[in-house]
Amino acid sequence: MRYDYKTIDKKWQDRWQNQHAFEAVNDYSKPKYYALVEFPYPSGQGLHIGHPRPYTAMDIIARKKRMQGYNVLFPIGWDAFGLPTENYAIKNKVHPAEVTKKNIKHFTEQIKSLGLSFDWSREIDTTDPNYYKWTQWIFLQLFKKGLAYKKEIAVNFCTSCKVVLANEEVVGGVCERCGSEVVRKVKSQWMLKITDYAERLINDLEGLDFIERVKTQEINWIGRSEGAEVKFATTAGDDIVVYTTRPDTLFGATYMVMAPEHELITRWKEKISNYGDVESYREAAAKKSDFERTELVKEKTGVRLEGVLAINPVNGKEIPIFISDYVLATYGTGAIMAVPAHDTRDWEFAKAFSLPIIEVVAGGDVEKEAFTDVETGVLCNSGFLDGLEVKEAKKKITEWLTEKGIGRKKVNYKLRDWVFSRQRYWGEPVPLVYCEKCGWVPLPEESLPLRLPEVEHYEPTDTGESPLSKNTDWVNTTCPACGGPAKRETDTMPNWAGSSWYFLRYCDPNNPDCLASKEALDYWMPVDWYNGGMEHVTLHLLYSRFWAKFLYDIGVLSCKEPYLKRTAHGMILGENGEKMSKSRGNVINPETVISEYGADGLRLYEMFIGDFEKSAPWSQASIKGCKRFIDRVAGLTDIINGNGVTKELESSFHKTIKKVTEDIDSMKFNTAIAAMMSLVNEIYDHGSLTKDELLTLVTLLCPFAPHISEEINEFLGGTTLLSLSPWPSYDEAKTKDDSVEIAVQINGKLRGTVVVSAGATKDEMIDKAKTDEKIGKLIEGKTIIKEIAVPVKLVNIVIKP
RNA sequence: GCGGGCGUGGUGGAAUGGCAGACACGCUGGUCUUAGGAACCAGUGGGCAACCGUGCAGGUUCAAAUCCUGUCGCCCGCACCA
Repeated sequence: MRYDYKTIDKKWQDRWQNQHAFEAVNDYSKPKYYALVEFPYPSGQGLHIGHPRPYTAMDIIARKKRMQGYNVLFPIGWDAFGLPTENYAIKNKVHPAEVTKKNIKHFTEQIKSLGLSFDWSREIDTTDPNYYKWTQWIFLQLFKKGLAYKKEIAVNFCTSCKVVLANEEVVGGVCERCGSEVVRKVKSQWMLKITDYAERLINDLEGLDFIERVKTQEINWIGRSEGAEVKFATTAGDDIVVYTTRPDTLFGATYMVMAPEHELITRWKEKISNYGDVESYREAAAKKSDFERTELVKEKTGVRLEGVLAINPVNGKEIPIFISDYVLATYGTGAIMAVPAHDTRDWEFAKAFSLPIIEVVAGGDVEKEAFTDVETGVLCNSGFLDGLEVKEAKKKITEWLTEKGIGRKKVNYKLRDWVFSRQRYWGEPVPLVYCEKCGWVPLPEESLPLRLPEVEHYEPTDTGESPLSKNTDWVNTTCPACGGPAKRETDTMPNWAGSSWYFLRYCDPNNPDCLASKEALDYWMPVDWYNGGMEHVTLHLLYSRFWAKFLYDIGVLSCKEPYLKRTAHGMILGENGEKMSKSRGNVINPETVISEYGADGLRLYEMFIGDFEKSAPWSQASIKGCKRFIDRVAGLTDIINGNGVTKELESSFHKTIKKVTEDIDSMKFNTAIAAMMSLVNEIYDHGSLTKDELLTLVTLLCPFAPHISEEINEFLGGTTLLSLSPWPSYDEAKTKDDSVEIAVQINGKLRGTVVVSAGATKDEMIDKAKTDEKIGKLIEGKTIIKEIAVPVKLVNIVIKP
């Protein structure tokens, strides 16, 4: 039989679809398995060659689980709100909904051509009002529980996208998406209190089967630290509250620094004699983009507040106060006590401004550099703390502060609340109105969805106002509470909103009454295995865990964590080892690859290319090997000889079944394929195989290369879908050989091999090794110091040199 | 600076204490062919050899690509987080 993929691919894809082969059933008595891939953003560029890698991987897992008898949910949908679509729409004067429709159509065709076993009957689209109705509903619940609030804050504003960005969307001081400059802008924004969940988002990671680098990255991003909050009195009357992880160094605090944005500064306007200088420094800092702020890390700048002094609570000393942009308004309390002797940044600032440096932890040379070691130092110049180790001193001073009412233990996080407003058109409208009398009022739940209005123009504005604000007919409405005039919120939600709960909708995608029925959620959730990109760890993964926890708290979900297992795939790079991009000219188009090698060829190659978790360069040459392998499998139909099993191949079959079964579970797809290649090579060496053996082989191959496997199954007389046939089992006893070749080492160096029976004892192995002619000669007359035998592996004879 | 990871033939990669280089690409030679960028067969880490080989230098062990210490190089993430 020849492998004619051009007809075979289409034939089986149609059959799977017509027979509804991969649709999950709502039979809640069956054991379930929920396999999930990150749903794509349907961009205008179409499918990237990187997409099939995680899709095929999870497809293999889903297909195998299905063959093992599970009721498998393996869904797909579209994360379709977002900027690129909107920008394209603006440029080409088409409605974003039209663009989205077109892109989804193209993506659907491309994804279907890969033969993935998605359940298309549960397809979802975040821009569908029947879907975003529930995104809005969740937002309303957050609002009602006080977890969504509006606040005037300095936000990250992308000068090119003309939109506010979340912290997670600012990478290296520039916009994650377009690479343009990000500036600070004070705007009134909807915020979600993800910080309320910081502790749980860290703690609940324990016990989850997430790969370690995902856990570490989430933990680092949340950035928990323990320390103390301390009140410093000032000569201006108001106290300055600081957060420090080193309360033990309090005696060494020789000055204080506040962030330029700190609110006390304006309050002290009359008391600060050099207010002009202070004001101009603040203005300069506000103008700086994040990029500029981080660029100038080396040099410390600042202005002293003349006329106001702070008082160090431990010794009553008056110390100066500065403002400097090395102190962030958004972390801790926006003010610090500076201990130049034991903090590198404070040390640099103190040197630049000739401030005193007082050593309070002995162990370093604080004239040369800050001594920051917390393990070895011993307290000095610190009154009642003298002689204590850092750890003890921290405890004692915190107790002391608490007693005196000037401080307390405090846990802090780097994680900030989630900026949830975007000044763009193509997103979910916020279901709230503003009433002069009642304030922010939620729309009644039964009025949802609040649909995006049809508008003439959806260009973003330079002022940072949402395009929706120009649509006065839509904006002006009545207050649901008092019936008076009210205005709608004109900002929309970020594109992360729809993706924060989509995996729940798959459980019950058409339910008009709730986001998904309790029964469906209780049955399908949590997701058993979720694979996605590392780039989403501090964005989508964190956000969706937060929403899931919230939905757990309000009784919608019964599980505390949405995903039991999380893995991450590596990128597919260009042939030159660089990231694929149009500008580098190294882009590979999946459609071209499929037309040249077939869907199975592409699938196999993407799985064979290397370690699934690592990036790997594409190779136009190497894919041929996978195509060749499929041809050789198809060619096996020409050497079929009888039924049953052949003694010579039996053990190899059992070994291969075992290997493939185990390798799929641990995502070692490359070695699973290698094992099947080896088996095929062995069959050709043997010269023939039986019909049953070929059936076993294609059953194993089915999750990887389903089209050719189905075709061969039919050729062998199969009348039902191989994709729904039982997964092959193996006999552990038959994976073991009767006799094995073991290595014989002398002093750890390989000196020969001998064949022993598989059940040989250590003594038998050693005896056998010694009677080998070559080994015998080498040890003749030598003193044997030690003999080591490792069953079915090797014998090592240690002799005196 | 902090955190995570990596370093193995000409190439992608196997092997996670026990015969380094599975499997595949490429290459060399051959068969068949009008032809080969098709298919098939044989060979393919280096060295004439003894031997030598997993970035480099040490160490632990009967035994190290694998564990430990140091060092060099590369990739990714975070980055003035007090």
